[in-house]
Amino acid sequence: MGDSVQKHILIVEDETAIRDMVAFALRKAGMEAMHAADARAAQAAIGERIPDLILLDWMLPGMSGIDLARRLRKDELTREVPIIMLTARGEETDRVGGLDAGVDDYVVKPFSTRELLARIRAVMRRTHGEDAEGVVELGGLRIDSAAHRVFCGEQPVHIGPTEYRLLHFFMTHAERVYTRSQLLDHVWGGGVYVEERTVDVHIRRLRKTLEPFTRDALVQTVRGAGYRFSTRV
Amino acid sequence: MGDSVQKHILIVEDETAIRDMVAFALRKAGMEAMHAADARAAQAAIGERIPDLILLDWMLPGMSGIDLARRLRKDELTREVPIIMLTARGEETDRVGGLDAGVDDYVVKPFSTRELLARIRAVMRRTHGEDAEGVVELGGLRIDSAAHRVFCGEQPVHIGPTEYRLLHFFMTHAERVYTRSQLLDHVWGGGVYVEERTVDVHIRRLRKTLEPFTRDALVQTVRGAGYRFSTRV
DNA sequence: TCGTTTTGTCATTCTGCGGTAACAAAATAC
DNA sequence: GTATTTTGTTACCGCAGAATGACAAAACGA
Repeated sequence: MGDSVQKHILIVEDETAIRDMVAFALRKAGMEAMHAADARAAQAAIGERIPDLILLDWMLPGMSGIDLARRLRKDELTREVPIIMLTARGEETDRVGGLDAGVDDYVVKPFSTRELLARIRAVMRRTHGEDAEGVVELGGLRIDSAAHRVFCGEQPVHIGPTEYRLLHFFMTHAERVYTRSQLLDHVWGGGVYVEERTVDVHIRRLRKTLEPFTRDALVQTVRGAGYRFSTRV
Repeated sequence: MGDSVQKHILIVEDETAIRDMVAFALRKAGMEAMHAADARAAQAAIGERIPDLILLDWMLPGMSGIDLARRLRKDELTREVPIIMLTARGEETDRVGGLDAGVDDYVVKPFSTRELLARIRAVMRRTHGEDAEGVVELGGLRIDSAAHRVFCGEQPVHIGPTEYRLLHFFMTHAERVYTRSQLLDHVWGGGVYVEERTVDVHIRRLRKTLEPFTRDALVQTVRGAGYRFSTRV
């Protein structure tokens, strides 16, 4: 990961005190902090430059944080940007709702800047994005988003559009379980209504694609939870 | 979190009024409160018994709170003890300084007991249980709730859903006996009617799972009481 | 336009897991 | 010592959830 690059973080929060505190902590940790007080301002800021990560308040004046998250997931340009939700009073229902909307993590108020930074780093590490050329390499597979191609070693892997997106998501979000619902949000894009079982089918197709290269074991089933991409058996 | 374990909290504060108020609130919340008026008394109290959490006033007669925090961080015995700073009129510079000294959180005076308790619980949840990344490590086992996986060293442990939940509960509630009924409540979820004997079977299955890694001794039977997860034989 | 590829859904099969009963073994009481 | 309670272990069944294959509609390309 390009760690020497200044990470660009967008804070969407209406409470000035929290916003300032977080911005200060981020800058001190060597990150670049932008801020927006509501969803509209956030969208404007994102339009100018796509941040590396978004800190999103649950409750916002006007469009709620969760709605903004959904909208960002729909847009091709912002689908991959990791989102951390800032929520007051962590209720399970909220939690699930947030994760279903494709949120990567959430932090419950009141939080310390230490905890927030730890979560940011964790999410960044997990979602190790592509390098400058848009190439991700993992588990013996290489995915080249510029060329829109997948390789196993030197051999090109023939893969369909949806399987490609699915694999791309997995490879940039490895070592973590995702529910079918989450996968639909991330890979298909929020707001699309598709049966959950459809994910099974595409998982099957992805495995079939990777089978000739003996890489199908990378896509793992977690019974009762969802699917996971892991280099470890 | 319904922990019936009495948490031991040390309050280091020279103002009697605040000290009493906090102590009262803590006891009311089911925690055990000790107090010290200055750094010297604090160190004496810690020497007698290491608390689960320390509430530390910023301004103290003699050695300042921040210095005491630094000293506690240096000592092997007290390094892991979470500290919450009590600071008057939060100036940014002070805040950051406190966080830098390894303080886990801070509360600005005047504060409500409600806020203080919320912060204490948040810090405890993070310290006692999972860290920010959702990883618990104990007895040579590592459980990663994000990946929904268990490791013994570098080797992944193949484990079923219920055994996973059971182990997760045990590892976040170690060194304490739980009756079968309690385990059913916590692991299976309240309101489910299941035979108590079922717990036995799953304990057996968990032990079997851990056997190849010689970690089955961690799950201990307490005859007439229930089961316990302990790193000590 | 026609053929090919892709995609979503359904029906079916299959598998792993959870729960329970039944018996063996151990601990405790008498 | 025996009787009784408590726990360990195994075997079995039912079922929910997952895998799989087939199919039709839609998208795409030539």
